[in-house]
Amino acid sequence: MSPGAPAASGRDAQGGRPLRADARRNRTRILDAADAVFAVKGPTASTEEIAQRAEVAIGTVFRHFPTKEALVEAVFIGRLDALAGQARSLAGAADPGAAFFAFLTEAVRQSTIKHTFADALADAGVDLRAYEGAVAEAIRDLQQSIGELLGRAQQAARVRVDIDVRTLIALIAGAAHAIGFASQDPAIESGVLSVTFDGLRPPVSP
Amino acid sequence: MSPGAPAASGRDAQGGRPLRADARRNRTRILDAADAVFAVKGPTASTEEIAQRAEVAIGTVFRHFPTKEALVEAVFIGRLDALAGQARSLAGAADPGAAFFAFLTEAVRQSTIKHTFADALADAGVDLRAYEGAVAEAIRDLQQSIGELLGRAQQAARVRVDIDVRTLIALIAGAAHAIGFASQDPAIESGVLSVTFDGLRPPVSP
DNA sequence: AAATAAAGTGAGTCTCTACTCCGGTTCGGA
DNA sequence: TCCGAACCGGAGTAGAGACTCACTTTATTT
Repeated sequence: MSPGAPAASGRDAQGGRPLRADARRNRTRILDAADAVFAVKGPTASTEEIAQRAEVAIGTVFRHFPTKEALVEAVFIGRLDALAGQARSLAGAADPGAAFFAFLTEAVRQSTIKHTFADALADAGVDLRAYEGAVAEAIRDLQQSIGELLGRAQQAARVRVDIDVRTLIALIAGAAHAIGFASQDPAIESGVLSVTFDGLRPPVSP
Repeated sequence: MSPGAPAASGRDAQGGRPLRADARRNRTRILDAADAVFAVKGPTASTEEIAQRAEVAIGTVFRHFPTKEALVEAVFIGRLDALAGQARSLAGAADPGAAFFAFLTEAVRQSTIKHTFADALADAGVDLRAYEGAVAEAIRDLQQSIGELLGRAQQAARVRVDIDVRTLIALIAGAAHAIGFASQDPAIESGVLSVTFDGLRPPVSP
């Protein structure tokens, strides 16, 4: 299971009774398969392909996720959660500046590999009102955990103070997107990261 | 006709005899419609919708562009050309630094509105070998004209010297993409631009 | 082990969209 | 004005993908 893969909850979306063992297993397989396939082909990949990769019949996919949109959403939430977890694990680091830039590097690199995720991430920076329920909660959580990293780095004077979380998320998404197309070219990757990082540093006082 | 809209050539793709008057007119209408529709809905918008907007039957669309891909490509080239033209018109400016950043602002802003274009642009920064014929030529042309702007700004010590055209194009595409999602939020837009611009400036010598 | 409810299966339906085809229309030159 | 070539129209074809459902299989309970 890849690092960013979403975890199966063990209960269905309605929070009803516990799932049967085979159902829980299949739900995980589907989520993992979807995560992998979406990462490469984007959310337009067919449900059939995901079912095949999960070694499950297509009916099973639709039993767990009533629409394709629901499946995409579930994968989306899984990735947001994973990223928020990473941010949180760096929140207590001794050097706020280093923690901040380490997180950025990792976030961009992961989003680069997971093609779709850059788009998903970009959404997270924006209008929260467009979402509701679980997605909105995941976004709020991510914004909060990244906000903490950012705030600490700003207090330590390692990051300019005139940007907020949403701008930062937009920047991450943008850099990931830019690099995504340039895969196989480390020069472009390091160039984009370098420019973005330098732009985030506080201006040198005259 | 919007600024970035592709121009109709007046001749068909093969460069054969001149088109009949009605054919030339319809070709222009189709390209304009496609440009407008793709800008909003991306290249997955249906050919039918484009035909309707152009007030033309769908058969006419396929007479001019044998596949949908060919239509997308034509619009793509039109936008690359428009952008290259803008770069060229700024190439002789007195202040290379101002010209450079003015171009960036305009390029990002346009790509922001034209949703698809950010992706197209990103492609332009990358592997040229993936394209052939007219597209490759348009890409080369754009790289060349942007390269000139960049080179002059670097010589004037207004832009750091350790980035090349392809990295720059990736940055433009990334910024446009980031901002695209955050439309309606000028704070994010100016923040992203500010960070990117500052990151592009040469480091202050110690 | 039998009963029962839950889950899995996959062929089939429905919708959407790229693309075709040929009869009717329009253009432009003689 | 007249004719042939070029062009246009839009119903129709083919294929892909989301989603359904009647039936079979499996997990869990008693």
